[in-house]
Amino acid sequence: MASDEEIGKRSAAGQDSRWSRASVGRFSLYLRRLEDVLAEGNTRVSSHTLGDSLGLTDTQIRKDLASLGSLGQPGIGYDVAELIAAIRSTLGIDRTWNAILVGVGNLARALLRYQGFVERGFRIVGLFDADPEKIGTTVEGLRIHSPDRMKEVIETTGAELGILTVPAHSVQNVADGMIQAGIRGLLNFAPGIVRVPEGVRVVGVDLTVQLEQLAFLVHLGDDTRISTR
Amino acid sequence: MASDEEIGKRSAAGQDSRWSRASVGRFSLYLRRLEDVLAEGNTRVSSHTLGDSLGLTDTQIRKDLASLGSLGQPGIGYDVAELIAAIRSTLGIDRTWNAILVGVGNLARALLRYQGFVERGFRIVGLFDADPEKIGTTVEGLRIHSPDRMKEVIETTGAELGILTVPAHSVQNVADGMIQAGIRGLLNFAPGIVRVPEGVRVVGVDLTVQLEQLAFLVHLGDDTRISTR
DNA sequence: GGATGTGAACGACTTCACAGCG
DNA sequence: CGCTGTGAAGTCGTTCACATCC
Repeated sequence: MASDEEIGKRSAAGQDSRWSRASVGRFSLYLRRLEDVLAEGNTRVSSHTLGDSLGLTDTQIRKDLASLGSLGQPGIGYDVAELIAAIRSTLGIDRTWNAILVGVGNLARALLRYQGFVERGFRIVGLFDADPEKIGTTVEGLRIHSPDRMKEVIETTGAELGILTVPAHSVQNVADGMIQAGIRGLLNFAPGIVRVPEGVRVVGVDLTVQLEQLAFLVHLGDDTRISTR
Repeated sequence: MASDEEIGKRSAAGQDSRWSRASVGRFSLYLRRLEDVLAEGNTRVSSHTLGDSLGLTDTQIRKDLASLGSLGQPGIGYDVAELIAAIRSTLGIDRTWNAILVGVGNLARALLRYQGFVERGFRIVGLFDADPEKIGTTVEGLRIHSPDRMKEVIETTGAELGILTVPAHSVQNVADGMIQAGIRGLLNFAPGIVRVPEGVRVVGVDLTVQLEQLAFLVHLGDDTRISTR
C-alpha cells in the first residue's frame, strides 16, 4: 500500500497542470543551465540548444516547458529570464528556505561549507546533535544545540526543512522528533527508509546505492550514453 | 539521439534476462534490508514481509527477484542468504572495487571517513588535487597526489572507479583526465553534466537538485506517502 | 525557414489476476 | 492455504509527427 505518484497543483480554478517527479528533477537542471546562459549574455534560448547542453531531446524540453504555460514564441524560442522566473516560482524556490541540520559529523561539516545551498536560497539556521560533547560548540558560526531545543529553534528561525545526517540506526527516532518539532520536509542522508506521517516529505540521498549502481553499470560494461544524474 | 534504456546482459547463450534502471536501484535496497534480516536471525523472507519493510508492493518485489532466477519456493518464500548472493553477483559487488578520488575538499574528507563504502567493498585507494599546497599532505592515511600521477596510481592500485568532488567549473576537464588515465566509472558530486565517451559510465549526485525537489514537494504541501530514495 | 505546442504512437515500469507448486 | 512466478492490463513518461505561428 501507499502508492507513489500524484504530484499536482491544487487546481485553483480549473488549472489542471501536473508535474511528474521526473520533470521536477529536470526543472532544477534547466534552472541552473538557464542561469548560466543568462550569465553568458544570451537572452533567448531554443529547446534545441538547451537540450544539447543538457543531453536531452528538444521535444522533452518543450513538453516540460509547455507545462509552465505558453512561454515560448514559435520561430523565436524562449525568453531566458522569463523561464527562470517561471521555474523558480513553480519549484517554490522564489524565496528563502530555512533548514535545520541534525547530526553534526563530517558530512554535516561538508554541507555547511558547501556554498551551493546558500546560493540557491537554502539556509541552514540551526544545528543539533545528541552528543553532549558537541552541544554548545560552534561549527561554521553556528552553535550546536541539544535536540531538546529543536522546537524552540524551529519556531524562532522559521525553519521548515530538516537535513538528517545521523547514523542509520537512529534515523527514524530523530526524524520523528524533527517532525514533531514542526519540520515538514526531510533530506535524509542515512541509508534505509524513513516513515513519515501524511503531509511530511522525504527525499533521500543514499550514496551507497549510487555507488552500487555505478559498479553495476561498469560491471556490465557495454553500450552508449551521455549520462546525467 | 542518445536514447536511454537498454540495460541488459550480453546474452551468453540465449539468456535474455534484462534489468531496468529502476530495478537495479531497488536491488541495492533489497540487499541492505536482506543483510539486516539475516542479522536479525531470519533465514527466510517472503515478498510480502520484505515489501512491508521497504514500502514496496509484494508483486514488485517478486517481479524483481524473479529476474534473478527462480530463487523462491512457493508456499515458503526466499532463502535470505541465497538472495543476498544472487543480488551481489548481479550488481557485480561480490568483489572489491577500488576508486580514486579527485578534489580533496570538505566533501571528500567526509566521504573518506564514511564507513559505508568500505563495508560494501568500495575502497578509496588514491587522492588527487590540483592545489600545490595540498599535494604531498595526507588525509585519513592517504597521500594527496598531483593529477599528473593519476595514470601511474591507477595502474598500481587497479582502481576502476573515480569519485569527482571538484568545483563545478573544472568537472569536465578533470573527468577527461581521469578517463584518459583509465577510469571507467565516475561518481560525480558536482552540478551539471559530464560528457563521457562510450564505455564510460557516470552516476551523478546533485545535492542542490535534491534539495530543490524537497522544497517543491513541501511547497505543494499535500498528499500521502512513505517515501524512499 | 525556424521554432513552439500537442495529440498520437510508443515504450518502460507497475499492478492485477491467477495458475501452480509446496 | 501460503506464497511464488508470470501473462495481461494498466499507468506513466518519452518520442514522433505535424499543425501552427513568427
